[in-house]
Amino acid sequence: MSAPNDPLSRRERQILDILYAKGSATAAEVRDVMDDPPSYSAVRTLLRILEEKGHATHETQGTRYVYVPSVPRERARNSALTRIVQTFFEGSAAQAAAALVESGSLSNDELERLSALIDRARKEGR
Amino acid sequence: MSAPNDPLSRRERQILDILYAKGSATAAEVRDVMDDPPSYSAVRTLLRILEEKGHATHETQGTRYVYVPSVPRERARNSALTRIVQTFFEGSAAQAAAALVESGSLSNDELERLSALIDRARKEGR
DNA sequence: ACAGAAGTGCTAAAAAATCAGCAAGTGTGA
DNA sequence: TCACACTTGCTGATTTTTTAGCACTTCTGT
Repeated sequence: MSAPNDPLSRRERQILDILYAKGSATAAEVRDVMDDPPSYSAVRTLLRILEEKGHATHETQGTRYVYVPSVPRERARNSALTRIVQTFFEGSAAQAAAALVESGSLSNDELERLSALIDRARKEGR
Repeated sequence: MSAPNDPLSRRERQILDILYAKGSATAAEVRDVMDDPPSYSAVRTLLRILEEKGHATHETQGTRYVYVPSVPRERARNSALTRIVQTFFEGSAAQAAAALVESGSLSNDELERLSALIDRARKEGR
């Protein structure tokens, strides 16, 4: 029932990521999304392990288990970002943001909104 | 000698990340940075495996091996970002950038520069 | 009520990852 | 030259991960 940063195995991470991406899912749903899925049993086992380790919980919905990450999305997301910033951007969040902007995948609309956000941040950070 | 997105084991990933963070390193250097390091031998073995799998190369410097990631930093960085964007930001790079900006870790200077970058992107993306 | 579809719990075997140790080579300073 | 420090090559054992299968329960529709 601990929680956070114990190292996950390959499959564990893969499945937990799917859980985060979908918000919540049953074993079958998780399996459907996997690239090279193992048996249904295997997926269930992994989910159970994730639960034991405190990374997920299940709510029962009728008879089936719907799994959901137990660490709030935002927190998980932030630590994922932090990790990337550390390993690839020398600890500079600014560089990371720049890379995203320069990826060219932002629409003009999004760029505009981001700009506004920055202005606000500048005022606050004064 | 393949290369990219085969799944890495826990240790493999940890070590490769260190390699990316430091740019290049010997086995001993890698080990020094590890939180809960295994034996020197173990680290060397992992580095050798990473090399077999095509994720790293070594240059010999005198008698010692200096390991360096074989996939260019920028490419690795981008796919890492893509992954995060997919799993935590519903595929929206804009949201990810926003999260970084709102993390509050950017200096005013950096915010300003980022803003300029956005302006440029907006013009190009016309 | 019954058959079948779909779910879970549990377990053990197979595969992969992880680790440590020893032999041997090479440079370095006394 | 010799001993020492530091390296790599290699190999086998241990531990963890990963997987599948079987037995049992629960729901569903006929």
